[in-house]
Amino acid sequence: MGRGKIEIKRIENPSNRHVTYTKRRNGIIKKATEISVLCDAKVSLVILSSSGKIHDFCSPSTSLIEILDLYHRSSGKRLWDAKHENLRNEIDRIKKENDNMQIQLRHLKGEDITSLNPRELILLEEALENGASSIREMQMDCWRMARKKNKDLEEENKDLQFTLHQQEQEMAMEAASRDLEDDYAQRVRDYNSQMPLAFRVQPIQPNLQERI
Amino acid sequence: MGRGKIEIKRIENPSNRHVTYTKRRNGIIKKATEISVLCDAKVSLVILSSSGKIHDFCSPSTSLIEILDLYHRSSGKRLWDAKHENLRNEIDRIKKENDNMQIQLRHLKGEDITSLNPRELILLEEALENGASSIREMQMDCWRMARKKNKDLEEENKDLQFTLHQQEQEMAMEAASRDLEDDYAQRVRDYNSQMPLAFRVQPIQPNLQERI
DNA sequence: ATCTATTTATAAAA
DNA sequence: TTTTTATAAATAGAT
Repeated sequence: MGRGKIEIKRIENPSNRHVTYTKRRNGIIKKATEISVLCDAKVSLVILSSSGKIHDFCSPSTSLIEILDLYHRSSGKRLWDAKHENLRNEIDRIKKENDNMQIQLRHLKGEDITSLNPRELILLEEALENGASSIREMQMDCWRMARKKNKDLEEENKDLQFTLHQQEQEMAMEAASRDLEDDYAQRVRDYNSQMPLAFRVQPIQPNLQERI
Repeated sequence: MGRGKIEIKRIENPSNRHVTYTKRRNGIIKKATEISVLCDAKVSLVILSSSGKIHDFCSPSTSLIEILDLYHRSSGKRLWDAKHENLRNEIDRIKKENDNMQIQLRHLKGEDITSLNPRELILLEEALENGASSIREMQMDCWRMARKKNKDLEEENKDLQFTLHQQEQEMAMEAASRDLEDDYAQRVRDYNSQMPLAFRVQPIQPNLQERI
């Protein structure tokens, strides 16, 4: 149903796939609603898109749990128990893994080693030596980096101090010359105050404009 | 879609309702198959007819349990009972513990240490040193024990050799005396062979019984 | 997102 | 029932 017939196989273009997914998801949910209303059926529908998003439908006035419970009871399939057992098994598996790691860790820390034979002790010692040498190498790197950074900073500081010193000198010189100019401006103001505005002389530099 | 349009409301005629149920159930299951194939989606569908019969569909290569579990985890809805929730939590807890230990182990083996700061590196080195010194102590103990055992065995060996030597001497002496006895026994046999059985003399010691 | 030619689903009839 | 068939509904591809 569409402009062309399509084969029922995975749509490779992800964009098309997503468009089709959305359309058909709406379609199937509509169908689920309809059958539940028309035929008084209970429907539970869970759809997980390939991108991991979830949509679900459940006939009104019931719940997914209720339907699954009914399913559980009448299908004879032990949904709960199987699930339960799976989880138990997973826990056991992980716990075993955990214990092994625990033992390894304790051994590496030099604990619980009375039960080890000399060969195992030697292997353990080797592992520790390898670890320690890696750590020391890393420490060396850290140290070198810290020293380099230190040097760079010292260098930069020196530059900054030099620049600062120069600037201070410049500022001092500028201040001195400004004093002279201020002196001159004062005299101009004194002179102008005795003359009508139209005849006054304006200095060329704009920042030395007359302050009235 | 059909000869006439129908309103979406409960079909009162039970026969019609059932016919429609069957048709639409097939339809929706087909749709579920199609979306799962076309869009690489996981679909779980459970339908309970008003007469209590069950039909279900689940995308291939998955299980209802798996989909419901995913649903449970991502929707955050409490699908399973408290027991399952507990088990899930326990798994998460253990897994986290596992990951931590994994990281510790890798660090102790000198792996993945680029992210550590110098302080952490120092602590790690200390741990390794402690471990190594414990291991060395244990090795020392082993060595001492081995040496002690060695000594004891040497002692025992000496004793055994002494005893053995004595015994050999004893046996040699015995053999010598047995030779004499054998010599005598031979002479008895020679003598007996010339005599009827009834008149033969048997020695008192049983292990020196006549070999015929 | 919206449109529409076409396919698909199905209501009613047989 | 199941099958057939006229029609409604869904939707693929275009816009």
